[in-house]
Parts: sequence; structure tokens; C-alpha cells
Amino acid sequence: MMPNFSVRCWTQHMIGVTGTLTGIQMSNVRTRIAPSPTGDPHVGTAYIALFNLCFARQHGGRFVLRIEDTDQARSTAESEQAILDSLKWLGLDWDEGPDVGGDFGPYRQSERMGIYRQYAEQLVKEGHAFYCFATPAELDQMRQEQMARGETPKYDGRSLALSYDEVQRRLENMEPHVIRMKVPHQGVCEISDMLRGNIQIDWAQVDMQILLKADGMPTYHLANVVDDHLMEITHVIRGEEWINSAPKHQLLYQYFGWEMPTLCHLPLLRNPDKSKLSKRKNPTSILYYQRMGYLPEAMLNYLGRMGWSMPDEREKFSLYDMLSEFDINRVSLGGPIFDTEKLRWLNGCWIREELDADLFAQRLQNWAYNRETLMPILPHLQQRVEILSDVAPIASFLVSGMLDLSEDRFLRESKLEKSELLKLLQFALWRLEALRHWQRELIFEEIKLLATQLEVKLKDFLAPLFVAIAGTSASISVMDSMVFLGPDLSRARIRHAIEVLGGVSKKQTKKLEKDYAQLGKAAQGKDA
RNA sequence: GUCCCCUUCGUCUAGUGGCCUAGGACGCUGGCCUCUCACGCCGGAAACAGGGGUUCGACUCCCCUAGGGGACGCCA
Repeated sequence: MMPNFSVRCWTQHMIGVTGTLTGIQMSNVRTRIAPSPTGDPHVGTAYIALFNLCFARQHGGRFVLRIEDTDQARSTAESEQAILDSLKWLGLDWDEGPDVGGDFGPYRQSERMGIYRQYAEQLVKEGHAFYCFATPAELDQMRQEQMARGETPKYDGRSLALSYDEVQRRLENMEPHVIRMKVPHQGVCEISDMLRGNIQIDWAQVDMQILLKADGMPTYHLANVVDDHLMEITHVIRGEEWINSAPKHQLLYQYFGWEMPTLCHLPLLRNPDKSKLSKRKNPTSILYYQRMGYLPEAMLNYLGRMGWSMPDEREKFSLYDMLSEFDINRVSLGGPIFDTEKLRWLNGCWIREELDADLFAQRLQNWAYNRETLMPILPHLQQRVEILSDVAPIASFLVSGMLDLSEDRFLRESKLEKSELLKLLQFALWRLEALRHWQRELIFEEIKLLATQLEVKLKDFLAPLFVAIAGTSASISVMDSMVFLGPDLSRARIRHAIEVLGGVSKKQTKKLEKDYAQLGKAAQGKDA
């Protein structure tokens, strides 16, 4: 993680300022960001965090970071660390969280395991929830049948029919089970949103949500309600993808007899095609933007322009500026497209206007132009230069963003046909997207395996990869280059290469996916 | 498919019933500055999704239609 001193400085300063303010105008406003550590730090998380932070501070309240790691299969410590680091890099600071502690801890749901079951069982005792013994496969079949009949897939209440004795017997037998909440069969649920007013949803649309999973972990729905209550969260500001779950949450608050926080659903960040921002179509990892050389101030500034504007409409503003002018009513509800072109322009403004030559030099050093970063790659360069000035031309791709590629270049450097190249690059991309640990040996193994599976000589397989990553096959080791560039930039370059070659249509993707799945099977067959 | 949310230039947005001949910004484009480029400055093209109401008056309020998005998991 690259430290950023100037940002840290003024954020510290801000804490000082708000700290004094709270003394005068005490407020009990508490907001939270609750990321799930299951992948790369997402710009959407930062966006929601920013608005939660602004809202809390503006009211002299507190902003909490809580880790929602109830998905045991997918949550990782590395992901959690990356999320924390990324948010800090951006200059976002929380008053309570797993790293800084607080009076309402622990702030990691896996460490709060003990508390959820009792709440779920309390609901069972009070008749608001029930044990369910249906297996995932059974439910899958149920949903398929419902879909076939043209119905909305929904839990049919099968375990509700079980007698008390039957349930007890099965529990004593230690049969795998979950706890589900009961939901009214009819009527309308009215939820209130700070920005959208009242929203009405038929109870018939609401599923009997699982509260406690078979592994004893709570689902988001239970954990989020219990923790928001125990952590005294007053305002839940989250993405609009949660609107349809709000009735469940409201019902849980009612069952428990707790006061419900005020809800506020922000519009979702979008891809250029208007769909929800996704890494398939747009870089979504904060690490990507960091590696590309965006300034954290500019990133945060841009996220603040998503669905929000300053009263005087100024484009460039710091977190401090935003904090002092923040008004959540200025949020506009249309889903904003994350436009990297405008972000780029804004970043340029920050570089030109906020940095003198000295600070600019510091940023460059912190970013990549430093001994520690360059060291691993220097031996490779040393082999192929004769004079020192040979270094810059052959190493420039290592400190560049997207390369200026052409279809022609790929065809010249490879003997494969265009469709073959596309397939090869797409498969390589999928393999590398699935790779959890970005290490030289692991990358190499994936590539080698893929070449074998496709029955392409490694040399031929590597050629287009060289062009995608380095712009030419006359370059240093493509594996080492990818390690140096990191996963986000490497994957982005391969995606870019695919685009340059004309891209892959939806139809083609389907076919490729099928072929790709076959590869896996063939490999498994060989192994066995 | 069902339900929910949303809808101002290509994009981000201003607009909370008269100030709108709809403003700003990115991008595009013409020019100026200038050893080139970039920056900067000046100018241009570019939008209220459509239809009904309400009102003396609708970008603004209501309804319908259309379009877009989201949700429908033992993921969050």
C-alpha cells in the first residue's frame, strides 16, 4: 500500500475539527459501512462509505466500519486488509472498526458468532421464525419447478408443516437445519426512505428468509439488523439494491421490538451500458485505480460527484469541502455512470493545481518510481541494455496505463488467427481472474496448463500475452511483468487486448464459456 | 416472468411551480495564446422520454405508457 502523507494530514486535521464540534453539538447519529471481505476493494464500497462518513460527520455523529464476514467460504483476511487499506488510502476514516476498536465491538461479525443464534432462537420461541430442514438441492428443485410454472421462486413453507415433536426429534438427531423468519401472507409493507419517501411492497413478494445458516452463521439480513441495533446505528445509508430486502429488515425490527434506523438508499454506480458497475465491464477495484496512478483525493472527489453536487456546482473539492457543505438531500436518484474519462480530467486538475514540483515528485516516488518497487525488475532490464538510456524505452510499459495496441500488431507477432487469439486471451483472462494469489509460479502454472489443454505450444501461447501485457513480444519475461504490474492492471490489459481484437460478443462468450468448461473437465479426467 | 426503484445534452449534473430563450462540467468541435504539444482563455453543436391531467402558469405536482436499472440465494 502506498502511503499518502498529505491526505493523511488533512484527514487528521478534520478529526480534530469535528472532535471539537461534537463537544458543542452532541449528536447520536451513527452510520456505518459494512463491507464483505470476499474480493477486491470495490469503488462502490468507497462511494457508499463516503456518503455515510459525510452524513455522520455533518451531524457531529460517528462513522463505524463493520466487517460482514459471515460467508465463511468466501471471506478472506487478505481481502479485509485490502479493503481497510484502500479506504484509508482514499482518506476515509472511521471512528470505530476492527482496527481501531470502539465501545460496540467486536466489529467483525465472525467474532460476534455467539450472539446471533440466541436472537434467531428467540424468534423461534416467540413464533416469528422456524426450523427448516430442506436441503439446498431440494430447494433448488423447488425453485426450478416454480419457475417452470411461471411463478416467482419462493420458499413454499414446507418445514412449517412439521409438528413440534418432529422438529425436536430432528434437532436431537443433529440434522442439518436453518432458521427461517415467518412473513405475513398478505397485506402491504410500507417502508420509509429518506430520499424516496414511502415505498410499498406486497408481503406476498417477500420470501421467508433464512436467518441462520446451516453452519450456524447468520445471513446478512439477521446479522445486519442485530448489529445495527446493538451498535446503535441510527441511519442506514446503502445501495438501492437493498430496497427489496427492506421489508424483511423492518419486520425483524418489529419482531424484536427495536427501533428501526432511518433508511436511505443511494443510487448504484453504473457501467457505461447503464448496468450495475461490474468488473467484467469496467475496472472496479480501488487497487486498479491506485496502480493506474490516480490520486486518492481525485478519486474521492469524483465519487463525491456521483449522484451529488456542491451547492455552488464546483467540480473540484476536497473531502473537507464536501464535509462542510454536505446535505444528503442534494443526492440525485438517477444511477450515475462511472465515467473514467471525467475522472481522468479531474485527476489532472488535482495534479496541476494542488501539487508543486516537489509534491509531484513525492507522489511519483510513492507510486512506482522508487527503489523498492523497481528492484525486482531491474535484473531483467540489465540483461538487455547496453547503455543506460536503453532502459526507458524497454521498461516504459511497466509504468504505463493502457497500451496503445492494434489488431495488426497481434497478427504480426503471432501465427495464430484472430479468433484463436481471442479465445486464447479470453481463457487466459478467466484463469487469471480466478487466481487468488498473484505469484509468479502460480501464474506460470495456470498459463502452462492452459497451453497444454488447448494443445498450443507455450511459445505460441505466450506471444499474444506478450503483446497484451508489454505491447511486443520483444520484452522481458511476461510472467515477471505481470507480477510487477499486479493483478488489476494485468487483467485490465488483457481485457483491453480483447477489445482491440474486436471484442467478444454475448453469443461468442456463451460458446467460449462452454468450451472453457469442457477444458476443466478434460483436465480433471486426466488428473484422475 | 413477478415486484420495486429511476428518467434534464453522449456522460456527470443545476433546477424544489413563474428568475428557463433550461445553467455549469467532461467529452466533441471552432478560435486565441504559443517554437510544437499540453495547459489556459474565448466561442459552438448538444437535453427536460412520450401522452394525459392539476394550475393563470409546469423541467418542477399527479396518472398512464415507454425505456433503463435492481431484486427474486444456506452471497452480501
